[in-house]
Amino acid sequence: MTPATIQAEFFSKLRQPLVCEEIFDTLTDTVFFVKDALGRYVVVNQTLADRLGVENKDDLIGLTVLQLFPKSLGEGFANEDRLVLTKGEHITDRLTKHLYRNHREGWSLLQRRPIYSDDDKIIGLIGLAKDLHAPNESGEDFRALSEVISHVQANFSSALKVPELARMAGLSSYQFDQRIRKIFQLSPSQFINKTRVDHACYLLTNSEQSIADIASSCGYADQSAFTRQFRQTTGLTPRAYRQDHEHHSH
DNA sequence: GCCATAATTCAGGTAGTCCA
DNA sequence: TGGACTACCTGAATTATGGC
Repeated sequence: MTPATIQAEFFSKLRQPLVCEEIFDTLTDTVFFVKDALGRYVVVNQTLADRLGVENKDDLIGLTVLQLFPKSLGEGFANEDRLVLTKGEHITDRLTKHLYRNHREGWSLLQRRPIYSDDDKIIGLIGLAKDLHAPNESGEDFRALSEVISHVQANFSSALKVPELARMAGLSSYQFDQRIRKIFQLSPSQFINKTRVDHACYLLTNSEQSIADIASSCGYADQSAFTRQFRQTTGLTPRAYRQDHEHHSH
């Protein structure tokens, strides 16, 4: 029995569509949402309703971020939604301002993924935002860090030095290390590696590029360094990972 | 809590092997 | 023959520790 048939058998028994937001209602530090192709909420958890000062979460269904959030936040969220809905981009670990309780702004770690129909069209997106707690009241550390994290996520294909990133954030190496660990539970170099491996996984399953080409485009000096790192992180060599995902998708 | 420094661990590069 | 993988050496990054 393949994983696909196990899934198909399970879903065929459901009395109603699988609803995840109820379990996410219990996470008071995490906002969960599903949106349609126009960026309108179709599923939200109670945490998002609480943040927006809305008693019933169903009142959010059909609305967009531009209608619900202050302009300073809503426009940024709408731009990110567009990237996912029009280009199928994956947004991973984006450090960004979000709305906490009582309309207070705080920092969160955002994830977004496109949702596809049977005929491979993007019909919506699924996402969540997990609260972070600022090491100082003003959140200045996160503001500087968010720029450095964006820099890493945009430049992981080139050489990145941890001391240089710490300087960019205006922090000592020690402070930078502690902040990154607080957010990601990873060291700075582990975070850089995770960013690279995430992108490599995407290219292995969504492109025909050779292992060597993927190694190069993910910032590894050569294919051997990539293979070693990839195997250490995922437990599989790049080719085995690609073959494994080909089997599961067929 | 932060920094400096020494010890330790880890990652990258080179060179080589294996295999289709 | 070219792509994928591995062993080994070296330098970089991380961790531990002591002092402020």
